Order: sequence, then C-alpha cells, then structure tokens
Amino acid sequence: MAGRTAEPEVIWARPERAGRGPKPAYSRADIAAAAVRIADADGLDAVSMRRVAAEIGCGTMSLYNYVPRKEDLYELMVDLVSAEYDLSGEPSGDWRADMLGLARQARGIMRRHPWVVRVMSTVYGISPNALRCIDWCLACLEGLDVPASTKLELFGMVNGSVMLFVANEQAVAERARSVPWSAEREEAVRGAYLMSQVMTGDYPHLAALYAEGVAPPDDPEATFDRILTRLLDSFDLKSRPDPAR
Amino acid sequence: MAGRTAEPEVIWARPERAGRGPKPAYSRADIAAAAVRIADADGLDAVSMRRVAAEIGCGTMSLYNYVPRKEDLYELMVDLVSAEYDLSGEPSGDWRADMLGLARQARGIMRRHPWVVRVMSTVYGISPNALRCIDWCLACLEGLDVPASTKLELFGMVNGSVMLFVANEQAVAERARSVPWSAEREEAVRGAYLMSQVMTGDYPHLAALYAEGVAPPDDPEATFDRILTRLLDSFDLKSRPDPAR
DNA sequence: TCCTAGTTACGTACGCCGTACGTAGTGGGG
DNA sequence: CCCCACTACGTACGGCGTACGTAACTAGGA
Repeated sequence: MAGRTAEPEVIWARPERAGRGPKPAYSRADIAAAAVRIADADGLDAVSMRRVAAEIGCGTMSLYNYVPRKEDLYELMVDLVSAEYDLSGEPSGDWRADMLGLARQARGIMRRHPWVVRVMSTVYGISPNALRCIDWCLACLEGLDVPASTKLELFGMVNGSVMLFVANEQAVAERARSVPWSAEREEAVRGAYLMSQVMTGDYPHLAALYAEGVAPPDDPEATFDRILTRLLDSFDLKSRPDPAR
Repeated sequence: MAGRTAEPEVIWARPERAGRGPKPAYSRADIAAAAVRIADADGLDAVSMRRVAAEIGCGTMSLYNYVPRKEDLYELMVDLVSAEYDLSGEPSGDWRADMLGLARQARGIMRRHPWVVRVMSTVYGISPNALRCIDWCLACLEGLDVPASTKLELFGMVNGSVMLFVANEQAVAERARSVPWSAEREEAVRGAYLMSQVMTGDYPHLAALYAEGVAPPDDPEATFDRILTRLLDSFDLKSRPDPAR
C-alpha cells in the first residue's frame, strides 16, 4: 500500500532479494547485461524500459521490481562495464605509469561502449566496481606525497580527462557518420563554413593560426598519452624528470 | 516537395531569412531567449518544442521553420549564454591570469545556467560566440611559446575542466535537492552506505583514507582556483614560479 | 505587371517514451 | 498454517519529437 511511491535511494543499498515473496525470476546481472547488449548494438537511445524487458523476456512493468527508476538502470550498466577494468596486477611502484595504464583502460572501455561517456555524467559513481577502481588507484598512489584530497582530485581529473578526450573523438566520428553523404564531404562542408567565418576577419587570431598552418594531428594514441602525461606531471611537479621542457 | 527531408547541416550556415516567401515572424534570438528562459526556470527537460513554441506564441510546428532539429535549438541556447562572456578588456600580458579569469567566467555562466553543462556535450562548438571566445583565448596565449595545436588543447582542457568541476558541484547539490527529506539526512544516508561498504574490507586503501580522516573541503572557490592553476602550470612548466612545490 | 514557385504558419496524427496504478498469484516467516 | 509482503504484468495517461498535408503569402522572373 504505502511504499509504492518512489523513495530516492542508492540502488546498491537495496538488497537484490527481499526474502518474503516468490523468488525473482531474473537477476540484476541479467538485466544489466541485456541493457548493455542493447546499448552496444543500437545506441543508448534504444535502451528503453520496454526494450530491456522484452530482451530479458518479461513484462515491461515487471522490470520496475528490479530497477525502481531508469536512472538506476544506467547505474547498473556503468557498473557492469566497469568490471572490465583489469586490476589484477600489483601496483608497479611507478604511479604515473600505473595511472596512464588505468587511463588507457578507461579509454578502451569507453571505445567498446560509446554510450558510457554520455551516461557517466548522470551516474552517482559509488557502484561496487567504481569503488574497486578507486581503491586500486589509491594503492598506486601510495608513494605519492600529497594530501589524500589531492589523490581524489587526481583520480577525478584523470577519469574526467579521459571522458573529455573520448567525447571529442566520438563527436568527430559521429559528425562523419550521421550524415547521408561521405565523411570527407562532411568534413569539407564544415571546414568550408569554418573557413568562411574565419575569413570574415572577426577572428583574427584564429585566422592567424590557420594561416600559419594548423598542426598536423599526430595519431590519437600519442595525443592521448601526451595529454595524460602532462596532467599527471602536474600533480608531481617537484620530481619531474625533465624540467627543461 | 523535396527538401522537406532533414539534411544535416550546421545551423549557423543556414541563413536566418530565406528571401522568397513571407518574412518570418520571429527571430532566432527570440527563440533562443525563450528556450533559455524556460531552461533557467524549469530545467532542461522542460525545454520541449511545444513549450518553446508556446512561449514565443506560435504553433508547435512553425518552430521547425527556424530550428530544423531540436539539437539545433540547444546550439542556439549555448551560443546565447556564451554571449555572457565579457571579453572586452585587452589581454593583460599574464596569460595564466587571463585564462583563470576566463575559467571563472565559464563557471559563472554554468552556475547561472546549470543546464549548460548537460547540453555542452551535445553541441558542436563552432557557434559565433564560441569562436569569439576561442579567438580571445588565442590572443591571451600569444606570448606562450608552444605549438598552435597545444594552445587548442589548452583551451579544450580549461573548458572541459570547468565543466567537470561544475558538473561535480551540481551532482552534490542535486543529490541533496532531489530528495523528500533534508539534505543532511540524505548525506547521512549516502555516507552511511559508503561507510558500510568501506567497512566490508573490500577496499582497504579507501578505508585507510577514511580512517586517517579525509581532508576537510576548503571553500569551492579556492579548490577551483587550485585545480585550474595546476592545470595551467602544466602547460608552461619551464617558467613555473615555484618549482619547489 | 502578373504569375509562380519557394516559404511561412499550423493542425493532425503516429509511434515512441517513462511510469502510476490495479489486480492476481505465490511462497516464506511468525 | 495462514497472512501478507512480494512478484508479475496489463492498462492507461500524459508527454515527447516530428512527418506530412494544406492554406496563405510574397519576392523574383516573364
């Protein structure tokens, strides 16, 4: 009678099995896996309560016994793909190498599951696998002499920067894909518009930058490593290997 | 007859007045202002084509003459609030101070218009006011001796980091607001759950961190400045003022 | 000058969505 | 043993984005 109204709470605090009635026919893992399968195949927008319910083979509204709000479904999805982190090895002692490796793994996950980038901003971030990841990160940073709060900042910045980087990669790819004509043509169209704007003279410094020839983009992996290394260095400036540049 | 089908293109490349038929009754500025008003008042989810049309006083489908897809409406909204950047002054010569100032302005805009954070990830980012902002940024970085591509990276990282920071601020605030009971109670509930997890022993380093007492959070402004200063320093390591710490 | 073709304005309708709510069946704890 | 919390699920509501058809209008070419 009461209790039907949605009380906001963390889904991870809600026990999967409530003990009293008939035992649930499905598990959270089943549901999360189904949702991830749909998102991987047809994109995040294809993940609807109806579709997920159909995928696991139950009625739409039955899903609400397992997942009180759709936001919680997202939470399950992110936790599931976060299980893909390989944190089996011990920290190497070189925390920067470890963190770069973690960042590369994060990028890998986001490339395998492009929807993660969009969902992550909605999600609370204390799922079991998120905690596992933070804990491993803290283990790597044991030797780094900064306050605990700074370590958390570091974790946030690394994660966030990977998100920003991948989001940018995806935007470029999406731009090319979502268009009826070819990718080159699309890039040409956008480039032409940008050029026309620069040529108005309203943006002199941008014009100068394009005039002197904008840098040829090196391969994405190198760019990624460079950006992350720079970021990591900024947390440990006193022991930088090469302060000359 | 043809041409009714949506051809993806940048809205900024589409002329506001098409020249042939009757002159439009409204302007893009009107529409953007209406949408921003709604989003500021009732949140981003309240911004629907129907609601915006009602706000400016036209039929729902008339809106599609001005804004071919809803995504383009978002583009207009972001451009409008980007006009709030005050870029009137000349660059001071201290590019780090200028960039920090720009970041503070960005944070101010995102605080006045919380929905911007969510929308920004959808948006292409070559609106007139975005270009104006990039151009001013490049002017500030005139004296910085790094490749042009690095300057663009810097701009991206500063903007992105502000987004991450504000998104985090908003998540904390939202968590407290979206709940029927009080903010303290909510923080207590979440904290209790987090503690219960930490106490399981599955996350030893996190437990150690909490045991030694997690840092008392200083005021947000100081944290913001510290994070951004650290980031900016990382782009100009050879001239850091205090390499000792 | 007039005609016509492209544009604007807008109502209707379709197929989705999240989810409130009611009802029926089930099985474990007191 | 039996009661009631819990599971399962169909129906229904109010919203969404937008395809499409139609009528009014006006600027450019004849």
